[in-house]
Amino acid sequence: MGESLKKVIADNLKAYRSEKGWSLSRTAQETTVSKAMLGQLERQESSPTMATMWKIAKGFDLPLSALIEPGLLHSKKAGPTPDKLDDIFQYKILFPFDPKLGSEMFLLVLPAGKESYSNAHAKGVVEDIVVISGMLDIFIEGQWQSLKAGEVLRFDADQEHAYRNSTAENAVFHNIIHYR
Amino acid sequence: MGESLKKVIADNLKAYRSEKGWSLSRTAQETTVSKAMLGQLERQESSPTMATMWKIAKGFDLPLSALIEPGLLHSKKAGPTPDKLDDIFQYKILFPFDPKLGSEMFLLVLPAGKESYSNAHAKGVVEDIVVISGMLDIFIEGQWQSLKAGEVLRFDADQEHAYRNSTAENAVFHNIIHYR
DNA sequence: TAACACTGTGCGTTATAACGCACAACAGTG
DNA sequence: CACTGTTGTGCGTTATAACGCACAGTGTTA
Repeated sequence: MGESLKKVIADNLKAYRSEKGWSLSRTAQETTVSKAMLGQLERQESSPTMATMWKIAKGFDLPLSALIEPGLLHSKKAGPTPDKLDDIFQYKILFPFDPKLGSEMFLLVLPAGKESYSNAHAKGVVEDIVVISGMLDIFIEGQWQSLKAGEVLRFDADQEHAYRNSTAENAVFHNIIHYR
Repeated sequence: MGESLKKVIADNLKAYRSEKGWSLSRTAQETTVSKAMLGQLERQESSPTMATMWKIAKGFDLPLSALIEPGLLHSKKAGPTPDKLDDIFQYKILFPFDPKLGSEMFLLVLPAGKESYSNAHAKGVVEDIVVISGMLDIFIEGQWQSLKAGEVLRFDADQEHAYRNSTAENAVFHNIIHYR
């Protein structure tokens, strides 16, 4: 098996455990998997069965995929990413984050003449932009590109990126963030 | 472990194997997992390790999640669902189906006075509607509901549903289909 | 200071995953 | 018909997952 999968599982287990502030003993209680086994997994010393994986996921109240895919699943994400919606954007949450679908969707309005910078998201996050009206500039991978109404862009959001509206009217667009 | 997970794995394994027309022997070669073990899995007689799961997924050229989540992963889906885009709708593909994200997105226009019926999708398919302009009626779970510009609806698309435009102008909306 | 509780690791034992092999059943060919 | 090849299943053996327990180390309290 790809040693990287063992590592992904180990990293995820350590991260979720840390996020909850659980010791191995507490985690063993919550998941009904032995403390010794959990330690083995975190040290990448064993390949767990699906039964064990299911117990762990259930104990953490997570979908199985959260344990096998790189990066943390942002749970209970009720609002937009803080680094995106400063006091520049106006926004509306169209569909809040749903762990089953792994995505969320916003309607965003970038007023005339404004721009906004965004830090890199977690690894693997993908962003969709669908311009509804106006003109929107996106800075990605070292260059600006312009999208007019009806145009779309999909890009890896695990890098710095920016939005700019150089025109005299609002830019309205949909922003879909996929966490996979 | 939830016996249902054993069943999901068994059903998926059988289905992907059947889709490729592989025998257990051929699958054993492609995945480097023994024929006897594959048979055990299909008969739900064992809980595989993650190492084994990884080998199977790799042999089938699938992501791991395809083996653990109910329903087949629709691969190479380059166009919209045939039962949706008859000669009533005008459409534009915004983002074609991407197996990694598990979704696709369309811009749809339902002309004034038209309606269109859709069969149930595969189990687990979820649909999002975001009305951009005009007024759109959606028939779901036995009743019609109206959405105006800016309004959204998310529903389980594994049931019959319909779209209707009772107004005198086009209804323009985004339609996102999540296959998970 | 000693006692106690908690933490994560290591070890030997038990349970079971994963295997190779044999076999019965079936299909196709000469 | 006999022979060959393919299919999936069952069985015993091997490898390893998963466990309970002991222990060293750490921190807290009386």
